[in-house]
Amino acid sequence: MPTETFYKLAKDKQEKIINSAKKEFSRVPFSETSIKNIVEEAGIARGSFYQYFDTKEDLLSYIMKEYLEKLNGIMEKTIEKSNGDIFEVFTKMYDYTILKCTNDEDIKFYRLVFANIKANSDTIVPIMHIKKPKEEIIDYEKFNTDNLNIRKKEDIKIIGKILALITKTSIAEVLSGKISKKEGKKQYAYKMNLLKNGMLLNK
Amino acid sequence: MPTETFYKLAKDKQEKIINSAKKEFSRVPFSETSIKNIVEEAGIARGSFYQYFDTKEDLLSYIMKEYLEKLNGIMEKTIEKSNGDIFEVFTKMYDYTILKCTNDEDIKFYRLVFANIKANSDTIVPIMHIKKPKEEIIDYEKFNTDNLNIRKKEDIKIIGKILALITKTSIAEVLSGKISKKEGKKQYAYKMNLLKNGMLLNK
DNA sequence: TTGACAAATGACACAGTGTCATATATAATA
DNA sequence: TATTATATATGACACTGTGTCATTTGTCAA
Repeated sequence: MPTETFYKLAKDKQEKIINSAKKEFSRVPFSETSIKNIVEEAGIARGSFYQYFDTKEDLLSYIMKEYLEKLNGIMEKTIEKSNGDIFEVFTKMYDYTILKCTNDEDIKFYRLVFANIKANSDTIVPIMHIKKPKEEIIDYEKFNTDNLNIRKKEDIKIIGKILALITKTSIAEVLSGKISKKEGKKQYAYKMNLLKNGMLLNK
Repeated sequence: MPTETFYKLAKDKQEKIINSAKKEFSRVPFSETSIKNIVEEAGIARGSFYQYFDTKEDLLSYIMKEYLEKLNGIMEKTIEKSNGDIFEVFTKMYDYTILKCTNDEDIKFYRLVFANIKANSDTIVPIMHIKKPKEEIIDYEKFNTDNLNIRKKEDIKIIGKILALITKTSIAEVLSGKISKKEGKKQYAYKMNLLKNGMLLNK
């Protein structure tokens, strides 16, 4: 997270930095981005950057904060409305993210963020580089397990991880431009059907 | 792939380089590894490296080649034996990889390779950084689709991608040491059951 | 033994990193 | 207002790493 100092900065200076960072993060995969480019674009001294953020990861997770909070809100609301239907929750997250990315800039940015997702990151959180102890963004207690094929309570986590994984990759497919939003939505619905009812026929 | 020159090298020199590379790739995530360390460890000049390999990715994929060919062989054999059962194929790949990693060195190496898997890489191939047009390692034509819940022929690819994803992450979980081999196998079997029969009860 | 080709080398010019002593604001105090 | 204290900004510095290329070294055939 940013330092005190960053928050005390004039709003337009903050924005300048954030916008330069977004531009850089939209350019190439995260590992190829550089702080050098960000500070040059923002017109601040190299030393200043380190006065505001510890690392590049720090900056990215600050930029992602709003989106993640939004996702969290959606999750809570959907759990309530759907009586804890885990499939509904992930579908809503999928829809929101795709809907959110309308303009080119958003698409470029989120495409690269999602492209970098590590397959084994636990949550829907698309910030995979962060090495800090990851806060479990998903509270599995809240899901309804009555009609789920689980052996023990813990199994809901396994189901959640699978859903998160499929949801993230499905989003990435659309943002990468490999398939259209429409086709993506169709495929995602089919995948959810597969997961709900199984890949095998005739039970 | 390596250059002609590399193949012409004396076997022990080749091995020296490969072993140094393995050591480096076992040390830290791929993005943090350096050619510098590899050449120093191998005792060759910096310039020589570039005479043998184009990039670090090149070197890694050369090292992975044998493993991938093995996987491919397993796939073909299992398709034949199981009459094209896609679940059998991935289960065998899972088993082989886990079994293969017995000594500490293998675990360290494959742990980091699998840790770097991008969630959206298509194949089981754990080399995700490679930007070359990826050869479809999996030939979906060969799977039996008779008893699968698919709408059209293309859907087998979707099923394959899901299975590949789950298999890769399951392997990564075990290699990372988060769970034991035994527990991992149990969870993997449960996941396959979920995928085959669905996450929902009472159909 | 010479010449021709292949292979090996490391210095070089770059690009990027994080730090730190110093300079410059800003605010607080007398 | 002048002075002091404190917070912020700066860029030079020492590093680490990259890929290239002119030059050197090795090998083998004529």
